[in-house]
Amino acid sequence: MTDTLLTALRDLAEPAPATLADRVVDTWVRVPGPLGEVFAVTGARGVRLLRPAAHAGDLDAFLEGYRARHGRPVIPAARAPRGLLPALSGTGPGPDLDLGALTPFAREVLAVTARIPAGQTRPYGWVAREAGHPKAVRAVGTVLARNPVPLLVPCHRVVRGDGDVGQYLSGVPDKVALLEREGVELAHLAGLVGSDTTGVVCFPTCHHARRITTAHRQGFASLERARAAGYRPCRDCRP
DNA sequence: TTTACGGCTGACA
DNA sequence: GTGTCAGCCGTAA
Repeated sequence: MTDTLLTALRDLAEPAPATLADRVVDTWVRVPGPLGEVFAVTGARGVRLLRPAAHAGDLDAFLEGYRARHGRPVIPAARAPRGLLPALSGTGPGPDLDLGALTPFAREVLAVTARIPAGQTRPYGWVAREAGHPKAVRAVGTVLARNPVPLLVPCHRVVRGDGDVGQYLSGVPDKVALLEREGVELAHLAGLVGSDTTGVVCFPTCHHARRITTAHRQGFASLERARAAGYRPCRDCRP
C-alpha cells in the first residue's frame, strides 16, 4: 500500500524549474578587485553585497554578516555574475544590482553616485543636490558609509567640498589608491575651474576642465564667484 | 516616538 | 590659512 502510494506520488512530481534555486538561495564568489580580492553575493535580481576580502575578515564572517543582514542562505556560485569582473577591472559596464533592501533616499544617492565617471570626483553636497535633498549632506555620507556594493557604485569618487578626500568604507588609503588608479589629481579637488574663452566653469576633475590650457584657466572658490565673473556652469558636471 | 549618530558644510574667530 | 562649532537630515535602535 505504502509502496503504491509512494510510486503514485513520485509520478506526480515534476522537475524543479531551472530558476528555483535562484529564488531560494543567494550565491557568493571570491574574485579579483582593483585593490585585492573581493567577496560578492548575488541574488536573483543582481549583486546585493560586495566587500574587499581584506576588510571583510574571513569568508565565514562575511557570509554570516550577509545572512544576518538579509536572512537568506548563501552557497558558492559556479561562476561570477555577468559583468562583475569587467566592472572590477574597469573594462566594462557593471552587473545588475539588487538594492531593493535600501530606502528610496539611499537608492537615489547610490544612483547619482553611480553616474560619476571614472577619473572624476564630486562633493557630497553635489550628490545631495542631485538626489533631490540639497541639505541632506551628512545623510549622503551616512548612505555611502553603508554602501552595500562599493567599487560597483563608486562611492570613492565622492569627496569633501574643501578638497579633502574625506572618509571611506575600508579606510582613506584605499580611497586614495582607487582615485590615483583612475588618474585623479588629489591635490586639485577643491574649488572650480573655468575657461575664459568659453565662459564655462567645471569641477576640476571634469573632462572639460582638464582640456583648458593654462593660459585660459581661471580658478574659482565657488559657483557664486564664477557666476559673478560671468561664467556659467558646465552642463556635464553641473557644479 | 524619540534620540543619537555620522565618509559633511559653512561661518566665524 | 587653519581650527572649531553649530546646523543639517536620513537612519537605526
